[in-house]
Amino acid sequence: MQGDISFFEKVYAVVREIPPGRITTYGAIAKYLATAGSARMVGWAMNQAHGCCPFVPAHRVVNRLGLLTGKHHFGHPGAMQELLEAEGIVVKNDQVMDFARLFWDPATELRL
DNA sequence: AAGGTGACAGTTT
DNA sequence: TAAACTGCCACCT
Repeated sequence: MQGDISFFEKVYAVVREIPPGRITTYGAIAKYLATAGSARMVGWAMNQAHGCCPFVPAHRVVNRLGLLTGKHHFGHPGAMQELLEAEGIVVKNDQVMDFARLFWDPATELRL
């Protein structure tokens, strides 16, 4: 929104770096931003993500349980699951299957 | 300027 | 064993 690079922009940047078919958690992003305690902030950043111009693959961000907690914030509930399935991610009962295998940790993958 | 909010995470009862 | 509570930090009104 503002030209200033806020915490949200950092979150968006990391989320946009998530490879297709992969997912990450709020805590992982928060930790990568050196604000592990602000995992809630990451979630809230996603709340504004839908208004961000470059599309933010928020559907690739789930809680550490692999649950699509924020699916209700998408245009239509289920859209998040469809987006994940479109990338080859299996979602069952709002839960990501093989979560640990598809998990993409920016602090590990992106920091190299 | 101050208070309230939030798509979590970790700990405890 | 499962469920509930608190802590947390940055943004918004």
